[in-house]
Amino acid sequence: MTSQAAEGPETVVASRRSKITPEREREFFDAVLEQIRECGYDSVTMEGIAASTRCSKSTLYRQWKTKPQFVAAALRASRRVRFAGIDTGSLAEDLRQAARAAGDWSGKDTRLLQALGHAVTSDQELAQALREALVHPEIAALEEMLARGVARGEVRADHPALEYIPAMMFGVLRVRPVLNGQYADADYLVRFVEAAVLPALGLA
Amino acid sequence: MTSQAAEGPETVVASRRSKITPEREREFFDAVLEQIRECGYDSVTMEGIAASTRCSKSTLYRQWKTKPQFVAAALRASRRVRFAGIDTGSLAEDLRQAARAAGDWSGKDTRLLQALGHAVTSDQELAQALREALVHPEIAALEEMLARGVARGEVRADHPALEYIPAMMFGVLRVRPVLNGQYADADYLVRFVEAAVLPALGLA
DNA sequence: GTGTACCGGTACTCCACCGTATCGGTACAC
DNA sequence: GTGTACCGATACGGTGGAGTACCGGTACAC
Repeated sequence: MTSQAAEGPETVVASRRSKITPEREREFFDAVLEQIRECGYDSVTMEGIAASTRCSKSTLYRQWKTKPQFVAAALRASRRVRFAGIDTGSLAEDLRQAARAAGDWSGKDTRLLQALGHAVTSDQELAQALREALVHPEIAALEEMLARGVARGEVRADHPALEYIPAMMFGVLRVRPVLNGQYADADYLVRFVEAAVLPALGLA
Repeated sequence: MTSQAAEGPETVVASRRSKITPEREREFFDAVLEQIRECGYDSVTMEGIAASTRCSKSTLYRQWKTKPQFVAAALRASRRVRFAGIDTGSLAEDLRQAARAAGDWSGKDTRLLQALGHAVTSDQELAQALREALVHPEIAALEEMLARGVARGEVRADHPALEYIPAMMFGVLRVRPVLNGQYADADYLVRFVEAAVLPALGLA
């Protein structure tokens, strides 16, 4: 990301400055995110990352100036939309599928969000990266679903529950570990949609 | 708590081992919880607590063996039920008042929960203390409200949304900062109850 | 008044991490 | 082939917190 200049259509090698391949970079990023999930943001050390990826601290510091910048880069690289492509033609079914999808990555992302939750309060770039990687894509996808439902006339555009649906989904996802001691799995979330989200929208 | 043996009905002094008064102890506890909210659990140091309360590290280590034990004691001492006494005779109104009450301590407790969220995964005693201090009392109070509503016949006992209400309330409370960048205030929560919680229960 | 034991202060050891510097090996450019 | 510059390894100084040890002062018990 910071180090590649893809010139040729095929060869990745094009007078680049860094010899770190994208695959290698992904190893670093995977390692740091995993260690954050395991030990928390503060406990993650550049030394630890270097050791677990068998690279040297120098290499990391050459590419990224500081730990927050490194983590932010890792987050940006891990960005992907998990609700992508859900469009069944029915809002209720869209939400059920989103719940199912959310349940599948629930553990990993919930841990990451929890572990970074406090670190972001003191680093703007990190906060931005976290939102872009884990929060905003999913929220946007949810809001698109809702917009399509409104467009189809399933829900009125001024329905008061609309603005709370993303918070409900995300919220239940995040607090389940605290309340019940286990991550929200797909089944739990689908039942939640059925029992609370759809009724709130007047769809059940 | 660890150090007092209240024998006389009035005099606190009764052949106690520690000279630390309950007021002094509360200073320590307030300081550590506040610093946790500000800087996160890992960044809080016994040295910092000692400095900010003008006591010595020795004093702290004399009373509590380790940092997690100290923090756990602080949590246990801060335990109080915030929804206590809410009983309006109507479930809808109970929930509205709970939302209002929650909004008032939202910032402080949300920050504390967030800051400790990861630390508790590696310390059982801390986890237990956190649940007893911040989570369980509120959940229990909510469940009592719901039970009363069921007893009054406002909601059927097998209503599927019932089990999700605490998670919804807590969840929205906690994720609002992530989604909107601000803590959930009383107004936001009351509107949430109105727009989503009551409809989910078939009460609006 | 005397003794005890706790308090606050400080100095200390130990340890882990940060960030930098140095160095040999080597892959790639030309 | 030769040069360049990046990689991985290691070592280094500096910092800061965890706990411990010691010490003078003092409040309370009796």
